[in-house]
Amino acid sequence: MVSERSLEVLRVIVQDYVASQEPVGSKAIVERHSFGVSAATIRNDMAQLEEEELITAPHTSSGRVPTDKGYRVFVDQLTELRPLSPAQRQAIETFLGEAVDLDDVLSRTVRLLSQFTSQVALAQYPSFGSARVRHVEIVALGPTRLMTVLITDTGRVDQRLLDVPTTVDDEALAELRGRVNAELGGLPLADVAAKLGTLPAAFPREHPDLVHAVVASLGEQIAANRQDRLVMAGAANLARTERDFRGSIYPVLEALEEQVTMLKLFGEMEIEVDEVRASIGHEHETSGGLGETSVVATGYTTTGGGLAHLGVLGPTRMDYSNNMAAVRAVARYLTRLLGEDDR
Amino acid sequence: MVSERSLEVLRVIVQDYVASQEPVGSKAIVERHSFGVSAATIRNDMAQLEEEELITAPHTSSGRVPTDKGYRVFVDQLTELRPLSPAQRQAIETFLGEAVDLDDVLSRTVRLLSQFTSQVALAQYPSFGSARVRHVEIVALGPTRLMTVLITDTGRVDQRLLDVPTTVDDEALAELRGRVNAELGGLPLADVAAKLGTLPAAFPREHPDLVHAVVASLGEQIAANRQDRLVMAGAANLARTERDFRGSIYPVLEALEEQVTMLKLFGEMEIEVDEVRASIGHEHETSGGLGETSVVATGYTTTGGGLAHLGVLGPTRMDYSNNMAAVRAVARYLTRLLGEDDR
DNA sequence: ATTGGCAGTCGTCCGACACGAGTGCTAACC
DNA sequence: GGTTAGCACTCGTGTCGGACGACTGCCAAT
Repeated sequence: MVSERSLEVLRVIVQDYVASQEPVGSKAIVERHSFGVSAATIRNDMAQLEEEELITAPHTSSGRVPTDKGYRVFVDQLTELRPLSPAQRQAIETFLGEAVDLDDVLSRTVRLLSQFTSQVALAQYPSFGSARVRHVEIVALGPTRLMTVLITDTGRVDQRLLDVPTTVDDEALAELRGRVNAELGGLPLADVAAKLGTLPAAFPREHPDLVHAVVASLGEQIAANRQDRLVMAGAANLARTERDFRGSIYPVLEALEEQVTMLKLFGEMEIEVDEVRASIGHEHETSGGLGETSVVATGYTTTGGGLAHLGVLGPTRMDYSNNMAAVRAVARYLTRLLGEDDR
Repeated sequence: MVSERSLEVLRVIVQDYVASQEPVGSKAIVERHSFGVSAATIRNDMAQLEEEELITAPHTSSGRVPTDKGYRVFVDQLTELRPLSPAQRQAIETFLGEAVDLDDVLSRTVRLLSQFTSQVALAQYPSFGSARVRHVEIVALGPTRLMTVLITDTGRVDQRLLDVPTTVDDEALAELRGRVNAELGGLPLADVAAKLGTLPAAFPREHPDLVHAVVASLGEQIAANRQDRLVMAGAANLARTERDFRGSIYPVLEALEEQVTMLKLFGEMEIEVDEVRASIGHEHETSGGLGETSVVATGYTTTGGGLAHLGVLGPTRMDYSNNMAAVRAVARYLTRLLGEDDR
C-alpha cells in the first residue's frame, strides 16, 4: 500500500510536472516543497509510487513523470475545485449574456472555455431529448421547391429542402401548415415520428403528393438530428503545446474534425448531471489517436432537452484542477441560461 | 533578363522541390530531366535565377529553393490547368448533389476540396449581395419572447431572438407576419433596411411595441449578416505538412480560427468571376502569421447573391497546379449547383 | 554559348568524451 | 521501523574534431 505521504508526493509531482513540463526529481521536490524530510526519504516514497505504476522514469537517471494511472489517482483526490476568479465569472456573465440565439450561445461558450483553459473546447448541441415541437414552417421557395423549418423549444432551428412533384398551391400549403402545426405543436419529438405516420390519412385527399413529401421531409429532419453536432474552439492551443505530443498533433486534429469520434468519447464517459469527469490518456484508447490526450467534460441541460456534453480536450499533462473548475462553472451558467428562457 | 531555358529550369526546380521537400541541385536536374545540356550550364542558368531573386540557396553548398517571387513567376506561367480526373469529377457530382441545404452544400464542399488538395479548404457563405427576401417568419416562443426567421432566396436562413415588452397577441402576430411578408417579400436586402424605417407607420397603432421590436430585430439581422461567415475543413492537413513551417503551425491555426483574418485576405485578393488566383507567402504579409503560407482562391456565385470566395490554404511549397485546378473545378460546380435552383 | 575540371564551402554524420542530474543501495542513526 | 547521509552507477546531453559528401563558382578550353 502507498503511504499518506506518498500520495502527497504524487500530488506535487503532478503539479510540478504540469507546470514545468520536465521530469521532477527527488531533490527538486524537497527544495520546492516543505516536506520536512530529506531527498532520500522522498526517493523511497517514489519507489513505492513506481511500484504501484503511478509514476515512471523516462530514463534510468532522470526524474519521474506521472503515468495515466497516476493522473487518475490525482484527479480522484481532487475533492474541492477552487471557484473561478471574479473576473472570469464576470466574463461568463457578460459574454454569454449577449448571445442572440442558440448557435451564438454555444459558439461563445466554447470560445470562452478555450480561453479559460488554454485547451480545445467542445460543446455538443442539445439533443432532442424530451424537446417538443414549437413550430413547423413550410415555405415555398419555387414552384416545385419547398423548405421545411422545424423549431423546437430547445431553440434549435433546422431547415431542409424538398422538391415536390406537382406545382404547389399556396392555399393548400397554408392549410397544410396550419394542420401540421395543430397536430404536431407541443408534441415531444420522440412521439412525432409515430404521429407522422398517421398524418397523411387525416388530410383531405386533394394533394397527396404534397402531404407525403412534407411528412417525409419532417421525418428525415428528425432522424438526421438525432445525430448530434459539435461546436469547437481553440484548436490552435494544441499547436502551442505541441511538445506534449510525441509524434504529431495530426491524429488529434483529425479526431477533432471527425466529430463522431468525439461524440463517442463523450458518450463513453457516462457523465451525470452536474458531475465533472475526466478521461485520461489510454482510458479512452479506443478513440484512435487520442492516447496522449485527456478530456475533462461535464453535462448541461436545457428546458426541453436532455443532457448535452461540454468539455475541453488537451494533452494528458494538463491542469486538471483549473480545467475542471472552468468546465463546471461554464456548464452551470449554461444550464441556467438555457433553462431560464426558451432560447 | 532571364533566358527561356532559365524559366524552364525554374519550373523544374519548383516541381521537384514541391515533390521532394528538398533543395534541388544542378546535377539532380540534368539527371531527372532531359535538358540536353550539362550540369554546368544549368548552374549558369541558376546563377541568373538567383540574380533575379527567383531562387535562393539555404546554405552556400546546397541546392536551390524557390523564393516567393519564384513561385509567383511559376504560377503566372501556368496557363492551362489540367482538368480533374474523372473519379474526382464523379465525386463532386455525387457528394455535393446529396446536400440537403446551403449549410450542407458548403460543408461538403470544403471537405471535398480539402481531400482533393490535402490542404485546408475554406468557403465563404454567399453574402447577401443582390439576394432578395424570400420569406419572413415570426414565431412566438413564449409569452414575451419571439423569434424572427429571415429566409433569402440564396438559401440562407437566419434566426434571431427578441423579447417584447408586452404579452404577444397571436392574432396581431399573424397579421404582422402577413404584412411584413407582403411588404418585404421579394425585396432585395439592400432595400430592406430603408423600407424597414417606413414600416411601423403602415401598421395599425394597436401594438406599436411589438411592431417596433420586430422591425428592430430584422434590421439587426440584416446588419449582422453583412459580416460574412466561413466554413472550413482539413485543418489536420496543416499538421501533416508540419515541417513546412519553420516555427509552429500555431499562428496559422490561430489565423484560421480568427475568421476575420481570412476574410480580409480573401478580400485583398481581388478575385474576379471564374478566375483562380494565388497569394503567395509574403504577398499577404499583412495577415500576421501567414508568411509561410499560400492561398489559392476563386469565387463562386449564387442566383441572388454576389461573389463569394472559395479556396485552399497551405504551405508556400504546395502543388499550385493541382490545387488551382481543384479549386476551379469545385467552384464551377458550386456555381452551377447554386444557380440552377433556389437552395 | 557551352562544357569539363577543380578548388572551396559548408552541412551532416559519427565517435569520443566530459558533465551533470538523478537514482538505488547500503550502512548508520534516532 | 522509519529516516538519513553518502556514494557508486547509469545514462542523456552537449561539445568537439574529423571524415564525408553535396554543391557551387570559376576558369580555361572548346
